[in-house]
Order: sequence, then structure tokens, then C-alpha cells
Amino acid sequence: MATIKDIAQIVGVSCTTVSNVIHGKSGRVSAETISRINDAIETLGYVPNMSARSLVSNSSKVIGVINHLVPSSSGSFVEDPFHSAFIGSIEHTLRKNGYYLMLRTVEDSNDLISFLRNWNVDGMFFTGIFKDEFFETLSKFDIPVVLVDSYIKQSNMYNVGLEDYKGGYLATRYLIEQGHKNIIFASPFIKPNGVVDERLKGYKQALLEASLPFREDFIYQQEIHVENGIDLGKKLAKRNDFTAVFATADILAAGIMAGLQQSGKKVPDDISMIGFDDINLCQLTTPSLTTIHQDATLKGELAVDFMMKRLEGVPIKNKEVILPVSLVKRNSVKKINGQI
Amino acid sequence: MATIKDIAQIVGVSCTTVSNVIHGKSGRVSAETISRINDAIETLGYVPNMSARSLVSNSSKVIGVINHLVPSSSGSFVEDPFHSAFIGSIEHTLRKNGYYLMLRTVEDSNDLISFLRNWNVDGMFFTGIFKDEFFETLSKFDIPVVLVDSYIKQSNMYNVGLEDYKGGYLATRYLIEQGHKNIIFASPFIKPNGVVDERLKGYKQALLEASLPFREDFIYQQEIHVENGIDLGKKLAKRNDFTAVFATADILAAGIMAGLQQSGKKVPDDISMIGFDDINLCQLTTPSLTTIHQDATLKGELAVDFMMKRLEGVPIKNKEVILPVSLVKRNSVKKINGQI
DNA sequence: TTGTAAGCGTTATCAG
DNA sequence: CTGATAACGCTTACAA
Repeated sequence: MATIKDIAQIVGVSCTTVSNVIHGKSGRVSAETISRINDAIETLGYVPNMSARSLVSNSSKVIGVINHLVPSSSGSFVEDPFHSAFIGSIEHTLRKNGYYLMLRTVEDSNDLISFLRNWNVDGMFFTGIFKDEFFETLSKFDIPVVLVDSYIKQSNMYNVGLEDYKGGYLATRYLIEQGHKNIIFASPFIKPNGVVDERLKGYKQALLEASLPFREDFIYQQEIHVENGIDLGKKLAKRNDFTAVFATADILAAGIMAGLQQSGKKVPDDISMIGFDDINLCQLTTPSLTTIHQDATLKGELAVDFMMKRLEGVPIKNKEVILPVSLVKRNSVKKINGQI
Repeated sequence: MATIKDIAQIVGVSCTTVSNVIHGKSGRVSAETISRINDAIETLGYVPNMSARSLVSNSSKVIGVINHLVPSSSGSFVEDPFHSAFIGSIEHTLRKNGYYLMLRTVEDSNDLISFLRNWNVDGMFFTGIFKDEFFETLSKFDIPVVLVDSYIKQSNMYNVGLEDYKGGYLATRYLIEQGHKNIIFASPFIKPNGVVDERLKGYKQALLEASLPFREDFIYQQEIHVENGIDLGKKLAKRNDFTAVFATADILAAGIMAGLQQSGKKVPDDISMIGFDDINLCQLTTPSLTTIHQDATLKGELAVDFMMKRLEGVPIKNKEVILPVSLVKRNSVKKINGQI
């Protein structure tokens, strides 16, 4: 555990000089001293103590990735493969820029604030659904916050979002174009102004344009879990008043499809299915799943991009970036003539 | 940002007393002072500065979860849903015990050591494949290390493993029992003493017991990726000298199955498939995937269990825990009479 | 070009 | 029961 003091002692200079060399303020030090210091750093294997740095400067180089702890399921938070790819992307970019990533779930805003202060966190990413309360609390701190998949706007916060509305619209319109008139909408619980709500709006708009009625009894909400999807599929198999399902997550879609199939329904012959996300699972189901595509890695990169710019004081023109979505046609939707 | 000093000032006591109260050394402080200090802590919203603590004590409360950065793919490290569940489980348990989780990929052992010293990390988890070099380096440090899915044994390291050998054996024997004689073994690259190698040994043993020859040309290795699986499936579809495939990961198995099906092969009628892990994807494929089951959450909990015991100095009788595996029969394996 | 010294928030030692 | 004070490793005015 070599320290700056050790280096200074060995080379025969003061701590200041060593510190200066480390930080590349070489203009103030003679070339010879620099190389001797660098040698010593090398041979002693000196590495800065981040805690000490963090204490004296007001930057900790720690970035938090915050997840809301869903009370029900214990460790469920990274279950979504999409989320994983996203975190991987963040870690990678952060690291390249000299930052460290702390993964943290929080139960309430007190939890959050404590964490923030405990480590003097430089910035935070939020992914997923949080209560508004969180953001109100957070807006009091002058710390960069990047919100992923959230429609909350606050002064010190940046949003990385998706064309959710468009995604919902595209999926639904496509089904309608294929002759479907009675379309189930399956999703996690719909929170006002959340991503799902946007997708639902897109769904409604597509119906409206086609002069189809919006039916409350076509909306199904549940936690996103394979098992829930399968159960829902089985339940739906008993209804005979619909021909298509739009699920706002591929996992859910795949689950529903499996449930339907297990109950003797054929996809897409009896029921057409469309998902959302385009995770690699889509290529593995039979039939392969038609879905709305989004790019998780890019999402992560853009999120970090925001963060880095803010941390380095680069001016940001636009506080929001919306990733495009697109329809990926595979084999789970069938054209029908709409007689139901 | 209230500090201990602030509290001390307001209550009219010294820092020492405040610190003592915070740490519950209440025996040394009057009841009245205690409650006044606690009140002040409450109203000022005091939260300890971990950097300062870390600097003075030699515990940082930071636990690293280390992933080896596969040079090829940029942010691939948490892509595996299994791995995600595992990390979620770790974060949860760690948090309950007052620790913080830093996620970090490393490129080489220098990276690792730097990270270690940067934060004075209290302990580390390793998941996945690392070069032996890493562990040699690491064994010089007196820091608890928990290895997941690794067969490396070192003095200060603990292993959380799986019955990999048994898994490979069970899968293969089951196929043989169903009449299969020519069984492809598909896996990621086989590293001596790695988990895959163990599974391969189980495969060989099952063959041996059935007096079936081991054929080098039945072994396929590639990175685990859905696309690779699909490609392999298509390639395999051109061979006619086998009736079953054992893939050492469900993702791979599902990919191969899709590739086979896309090439006109029927599963399980033409080819039987068996996977490994039992991720929820298994229930979503058609046919559903027969596989070897393991419990990711439990794995995470046991890993943290080791860590906590070591950190708290609880004596550990056994430095290794091996989780059981079991065969889960679904619909991707067919009984044949073995004429090929 | 280099050195001195104060201070970041906390804990620990020792004295009162 | 309580309080000074030093120390952890580092940065940064300011001085030389």
C-alpha cells in the first residue's frame, strides 16, 4: 500500500510535487524529477486511494445505478435481460472514463439520500419505475441524474427514452392492417406517465384511426414474469372474442404464447402475437416473435453520454434523447379477414 | 451535508461522544446525551461519510463483483439471465448487511489490483472464467474472495460450485437411456478445470458406462450467443450421424434447436435436445426444453453467506459448497430405438 | 521549480 | 461519563 508520502520520501521530494506529477501538472516540475517520480510510482505499484481523494475533493468518481426494490420479489431487479445489457453497457463506458459503478437498490427516498451522502456520489442512473416522491427529493440535490425509461422532467435530470407511443401505435396498427379488430393489450401495471401508459396511448390511437372501439376488458395487467404470462395465456385461451394480443414486453408475449399453445390454441393460426423489446428470445420461440425493436446497448451508451457531459461541464443542448423503435416482422402474426 | 462535528456543536458535546453514540457504545454515555444526539442526527439528517470511515478504519464496506472483460464483445458481461439473477441476489444480501456493491470488469490482473487498492475493497466475488494468473496475484492479498463456478482452490478463497460433473453425466445418461447413441456435445470453449470441462467429463463417463465410443468430432465449441447457437443448429442439420444434442447452456440449446428447426429438422422427432441451467426460457420454447436444473438465487445467497462469515470472522468449516443439480424432463427428448 | 501546512470527516487512544 | 488530539491519504493555497 504505497502512498504519495512513500513516493515523495524515496524520490526525495515533497508530496505536492508527487501529486502534481500524478495529475499531469508537469509544467511546474523538472523533467528529471518527473521521470524519477514516475519510476517510483511504477516500482512501488502506487495506486491512489479514492477514499482520500473523495474526502478532500468533492468528487468521488462513484456513479450509482439505482434500482427500486420491488417489495414482493427478493432479488428480482436484474432479471430482465434487457436491463442487464444496459448495465453492462454503462459499466463499460463509465470505466473508460475513470468512474466506478455502484449498484444499489433502494426502498424509499431516505434510502436514496443516505446512499447519496454516504459516498458523495457524483451522479446517478435510474432505471425503471419510481414514485414521484423520489424525484422531488432528488431534485433538491445538485447532482446529475439520468433517467432511463421515465417521463419525469426535472431541472437537473436527463431523460433517455424510447418512442413508446410510436411503438404501441406501430404494433397495433400492424395488427389492424392484418385484419385484426379485437386486440388484447397485456402489460405490467400501468402507471400514469410511465412507458406503458405511452404504449397504451399508441394502442388507443391506432384503434381510433381504424374506428375500432377501445374496450376496457381487453386490458390485462400483471407483473412481468414468465409464469404470469403463461397463466394469462391459459386464461385468454378461454375467451373467444379476440384474435390478437399485443404484449408490451417480449417475455410476457412469449409467456402468453406458451400458455395459449399449452391450451391448444395455435399461434398465429388462431391467435396472432406481437411483443416489445426484441430480445434474443424472439428468435427462439416457435413461431418466432414479431415485435417492436429497441437497442439496449445504445440506450446505455447514450445514458452514459449524458452523464459524462454533465460531469465534465460540457453544455447540453437537449436534455432528452428518444431512441427510435421499429417493427420487426417475424412469424407470430397472421393476416385474417377479420370475421369475429 | 451534516457532519459529526455539526452534531457535536449543536448538542454541545465532543466529536468523540457523537461517534460513540453512533456506534452504539452507549455504555459510556449518559442516557440524556444519547437521546439529544440522536435527535440532532435525526433533524440534521446526518449520514456517515464512508470515504472518511474507509480512510481511518481499514474497512471500506465495499465489495467488488468482478467480471472478466471478454475482449471481443463490448458490454456482454451480464447478458446471461442466470448471471443477472445471481447479482441481484448478491446485492440484496450484501445490502442487508451494510455493504456496498461495486460492479467492475477487469482486463488483466493489474486492473484488478488497482481496483482493489483504489477502494480498499473488503472482499470480492468472481464469476466466470479467469486466467490462473488472476488468482495467483490475488492470493497475495489477504482479502476474502468467493469464486463462483470455478474450480480453482487457493488458501484465502471460497468456492461456490455446482455438481457440474453430475449434470453432464445425468444429461448424457438420460439421452442414452432413451436410446440415443450418437450425442453431440455443444459448449462454450472448454478450459481445463473449468465447469464445462467437468460437464464434459460427466458426458464421457456416461458414454463409457454404456460402452459407447467418445468421438472428438461430436464436440462443438463456440461463444455462447443465440446467433452462434442458431448457426450451429443449421450446420448440424447437415449431419445425419447423430440423434441428440447436449448443450451445456440453455441459451445455446435453444439456439441450436431453433437452427435445426429452421433447417427443417423436427425436435424431438428427428433430434432430441437437452440443455443446462433451467432458465425460464426453457418453458417458452416449442417443444419445452429438457434440461439440468440449478438454482441461481440460492447460489448468490450462498456466495454472500461465505463472504459475510469471512468478513465477520466466523469460522468456516468447509471452504466449498456444491449446489445440487437435477434433471428436469420436458418435451425436447424422444425415446428412440437407437438405429443409426 | 519545489516545499509547507491546513483541512476533508471519521475513529481511536489516552487522559481527565 | 466526556474531551483533546493524532492519524488515515490526498489536494491545494500559499510560501520560498
